[in-house]
Amino acid sequence: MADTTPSQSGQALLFLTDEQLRKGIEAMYFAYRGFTSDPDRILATKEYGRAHHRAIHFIHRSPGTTVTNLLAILGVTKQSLNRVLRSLIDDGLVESRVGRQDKRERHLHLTPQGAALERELSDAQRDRMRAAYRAAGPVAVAGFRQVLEAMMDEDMRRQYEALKDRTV
Amino acid sequence: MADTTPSQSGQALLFLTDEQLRKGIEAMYFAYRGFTSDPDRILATKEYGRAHHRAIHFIHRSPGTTVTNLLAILGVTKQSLNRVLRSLIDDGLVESRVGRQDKRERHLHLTPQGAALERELSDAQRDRMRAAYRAAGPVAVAGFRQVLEAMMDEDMRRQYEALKDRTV
DNA sequence: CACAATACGTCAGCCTTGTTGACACTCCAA
DNA sequence: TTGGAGTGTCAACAAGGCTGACGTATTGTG
Repeated sequence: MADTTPSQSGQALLFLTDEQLRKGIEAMYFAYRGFTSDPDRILATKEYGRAHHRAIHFIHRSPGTTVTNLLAILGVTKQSLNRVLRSLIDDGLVESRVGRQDKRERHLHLTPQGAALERELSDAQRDRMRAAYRAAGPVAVAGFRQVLEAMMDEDMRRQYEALKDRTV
Repeated sequence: MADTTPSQSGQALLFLTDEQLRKGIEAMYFAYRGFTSDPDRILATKEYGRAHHRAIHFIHRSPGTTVTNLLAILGVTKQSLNRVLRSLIDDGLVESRVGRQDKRERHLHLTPQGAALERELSDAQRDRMRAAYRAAGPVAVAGFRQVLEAMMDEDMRRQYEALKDRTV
């Protein structure tokens, strides 16, 4: 890892000025609001919130995942997740199947209705993402992903990487 | 704006596949958690939350801004902001000065204590940002910013742009 | 001047989503 | 058989969003 020794702090490191970093921080803040706004709008018309979206997303992403697994990915408490999961199961969007090898585990799957909502939400989010990607171009997208991955915590990056290349 | 006509959908548009978009969405989710984790940790030791951080950040950013102005930037209700602002003022981190031209307006400023907390928080956030920027390099950073800006809502982009080039 | 509009503060009540603590149940493995 | 892991659930609480309503300066306008 290079240090900012005086000899290096010329044109090459201009992108590391406090001003540039602050712009990046604000860009991150405003962009994240855009990022969540479309699903939020859809969810507001239904009985659900962002927490439901996250659960649905990762169950779709890794069908058959266990509750503990989901807990680790989402980084919330069991009780918090349980409330969300409870409503999704009661409403018939998520199915909880007792594990075959280990009957203590519950394997989570989306029902057809759950899959439908997942599609509606992710379509909206992907549309915005696609527009942004298209506007910025492939080189920018590669940079975007690089910076985001460098910004994650170690353990988050591990979970992200684990999900990243799965064939779904 | 290019369409995805069959003739174009070769190698050139591979970065627009659903799989790529989904990775981008997850990267955004995990990265945002990293992005907020350092300030959150600091705030947890004090009496404050993320909402206080946002207020402090933008007051620092635009000293003398009015309440209505801050309301527009943060996109929350008056009541919600007031609760946060109240505690910051009571604790002596923010000063609210009656407007000179228009005495209905309150101009918000950080006190020395408020500025100290702002520095503590933004130092932590900038450190992570700097590390990510340094790891990814200037080209990636440019792409990162491009994609984020393309992902904002129109009105958010306007506010972001308005802030972007101010001399602070 | 009278009155509407603006900027702000505040009370009351509601929701979502996070937290901790405690407890029970099932089941696996040593 | 017994400890511990995986799970579900109850209760209580807090932060931080929201709406609706109302009060009070102050300002601009007819």
